[in-house]
Amino acid sequence: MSNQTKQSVSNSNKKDREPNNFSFTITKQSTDNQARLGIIHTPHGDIHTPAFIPVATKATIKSLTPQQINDMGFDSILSNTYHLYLQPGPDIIEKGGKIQKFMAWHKPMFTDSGGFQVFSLSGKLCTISDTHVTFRSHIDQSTHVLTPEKSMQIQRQLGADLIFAFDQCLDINADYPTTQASLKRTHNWETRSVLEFNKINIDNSQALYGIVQGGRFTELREESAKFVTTLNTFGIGIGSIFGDPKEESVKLVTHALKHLPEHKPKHLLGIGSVDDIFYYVPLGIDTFDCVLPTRLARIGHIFTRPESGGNVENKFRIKITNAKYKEDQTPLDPACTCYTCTHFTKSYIHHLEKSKELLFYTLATIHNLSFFKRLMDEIQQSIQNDSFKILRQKWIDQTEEKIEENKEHNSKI
RNA sequence: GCGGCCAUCGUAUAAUGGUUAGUAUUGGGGACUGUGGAUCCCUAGAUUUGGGUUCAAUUCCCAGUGGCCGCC
Repeated sequence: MSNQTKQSVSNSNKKDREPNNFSFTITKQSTDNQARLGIIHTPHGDIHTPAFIPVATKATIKSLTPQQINDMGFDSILSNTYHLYLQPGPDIIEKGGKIQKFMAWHKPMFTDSGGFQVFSLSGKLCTISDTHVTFRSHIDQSTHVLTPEKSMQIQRQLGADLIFAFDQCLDINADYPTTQASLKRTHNWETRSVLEFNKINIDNSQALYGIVQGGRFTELREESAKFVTTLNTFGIGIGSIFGDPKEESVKLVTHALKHLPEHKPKHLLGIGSVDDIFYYVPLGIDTFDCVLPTRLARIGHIFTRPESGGNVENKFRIKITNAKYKEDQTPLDPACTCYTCTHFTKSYIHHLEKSKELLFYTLATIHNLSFFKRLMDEIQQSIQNDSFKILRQKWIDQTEEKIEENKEHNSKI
């Protein structure tokens, strides 16, 4: 496959209907695993992969300005169809010049289709049929109907560059019959998504990702991967993967990727943690979106690098609210070069959190996102230098060995 | 000075002549993966002091101390 580098999607299959405005170039393919460097070209600029895509659910990275996100070096962010549909409504955003102009973020953007929110609301505010989803707004209890066509139309109005087909996210623990039925429905929804998308994307201003589902069953993941491939979407997402159990999740993603075309950009929805990224990049995942760094920042979880004590066991993070940091005069992470770490102490940020000062959310979010950006930069660098295994060793394997050593040590005591 | 009312975890409040004094918040920890500044879990923490009645008092009685209100 390494001889297929530099190949772009638009040249790979004449039947593909991807807009000319979009292409994916693989600039470097690792030889000892499936990790690759790539560039997703969009009308709003390029996304260098593997990339972490911060989540801006309601057209904002909570507590940050777009300028701050840009300064950290992020190429792209992801917003959400369901939330923006309910508030402020797609008409408002369309009239505001579409989402990038509306929120003053002028680089590439993704929008999620709303499928995950259906999953989140399932059973409470939402009922699912084969043709549509009926749900009640969590904001004002008003009733709404969402269909694949509607999701495409809303995402069209929002105007993000890269959009997702409408799918059904499923509990990873669902049994086989449930998963099979859900998968059939998702595939139907995705077919309808593609038909509608091709109809309304007349100016090729957007590109579509299909989504592989299939729950925890490898044969269904395979079936889904093969089906989604036939949809000829620009990119492909893998959904309903959760952080744990890790081994099973990795197995499912591996299995899905095995049956997907290598030259398309692959997005792993909703993942991940630090170790997740080290698991999935070498399998060939190009982009990740995850709320962890931003959400955890707001409740005081601060990511820390290996040289500052971060490891698999402590999930690469400290909790700044812990009393032991009350008078700690050192930065959140001494090895970090972000704005927060070069200007403030743990003691100060501990104080900001305890007193619920707004600046706390900003500083913690800047640090956590900077942490993930630098992590992805180092991963890209390592792929370029054929040193990914060494980097992974530093972050993951080494600490796993240390955990084993500690276990042995403790058992001897 | 006189009279009345009050006193329970750090704070705000329940309850009771009897076995483990409840709740909220705060404190100390933990969880969070297509968002959740939310929420959830664990944990710590109190009957103002001295007498009396009683088998048994945080509860009833008396006094002290402290607080609030009213009157002079």
